[in-house]
Amino acid sequence: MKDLDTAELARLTGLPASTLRYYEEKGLIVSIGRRGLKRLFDPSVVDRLSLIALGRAAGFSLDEIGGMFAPDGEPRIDRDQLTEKAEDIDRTIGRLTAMRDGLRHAAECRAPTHMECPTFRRLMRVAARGGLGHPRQMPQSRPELPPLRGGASTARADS
Amino acid sequence: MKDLDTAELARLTGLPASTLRYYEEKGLIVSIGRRGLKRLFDPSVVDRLSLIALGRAAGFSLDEIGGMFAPDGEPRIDRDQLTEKAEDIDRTIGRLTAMRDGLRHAAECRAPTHMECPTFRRLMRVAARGGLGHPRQMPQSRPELPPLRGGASTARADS
DNA sequence: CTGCCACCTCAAGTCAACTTGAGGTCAAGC
DNA sequence: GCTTGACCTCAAGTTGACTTGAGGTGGCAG
Repeated sequence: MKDLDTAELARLTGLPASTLRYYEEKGLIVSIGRRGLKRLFDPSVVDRLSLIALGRAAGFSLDEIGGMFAPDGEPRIDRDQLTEKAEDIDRTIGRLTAMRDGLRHAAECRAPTHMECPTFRRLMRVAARGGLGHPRQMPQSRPELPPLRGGASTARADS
Repeated sequence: MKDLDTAELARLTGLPASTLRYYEEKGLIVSIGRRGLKRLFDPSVVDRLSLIALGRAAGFSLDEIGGMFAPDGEPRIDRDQLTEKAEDIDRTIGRLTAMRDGLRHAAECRAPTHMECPTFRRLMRVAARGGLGHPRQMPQSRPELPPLRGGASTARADS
């Protein structure tokens, strides 16, 4: 496949060009040259960007993701790191499940005010102790999906 | 119970004094007066702070939480809002579960490199399409729990 | 009465991951 | 050859929830 410029890569991945420039600046992707001012990317960066997206979705920071690539560019993903993250997520799922059930109860509870519902008050108490944590912000409800890439001829990211 | 000043409230709730000031500035809590410079709080703000903590844990923003109190200070929580948030969380749980299972597989997978594991590549593809989303940041792994309040000797609050 | 120091105010800084904007450049089409 | 405009650079802005820091004040122990 032919090398890609920023606009083509943006179209293929759905990422804004500004993000691609930012990722390059951070060293997450590498351009292999220029045509005039325009960056040229090897088609393999599409895969790399998928991997970055996966890392982000798993909750890794960009810096952590950067550490998952060997200097030669090959992904070197520590299996222990994955296991640890899986356990992290598992704990999060537990917290969220408790939260979801508590909210559902509170929504259906017939107590005149929430403050009189024992379940709700128990939930409040746990939250106050930090037992449900809110490290930065819950995920949830993005208003919109990114613009679907792959205009007419459906160029696929998979090789 | 006697009225509380900022330091006492901080000790009771485990929240830093700066956070309490910030919450007051945002209108989330109200001080009922001053003794000299010091704010005085009604003991009921402890409950209110628990409610705020619960809201945060559920993923509501401070502004949203602010909207859950009637002008008279009574919580007026919309049950539909709770249901909606519960569904939000439920969707998040679904995404996280897929993520966790995918990571676990990848951690155990015997393919020589992750890029050769079909499961891993499928996960990558879904992430690249935004199917797993990462609205801001996954929760997960806070380094430490907040200082347990109620301790006799540890009275740390302001800088 | 004096001094201490916990608490105050207000502005600015932090963090992460980007986005935005002003101003510049150059390959390509006419 | 000249215009066009997509892409470039670099600095600064955004968001949310706080924290930090400099400089001020007043209740209370001595």
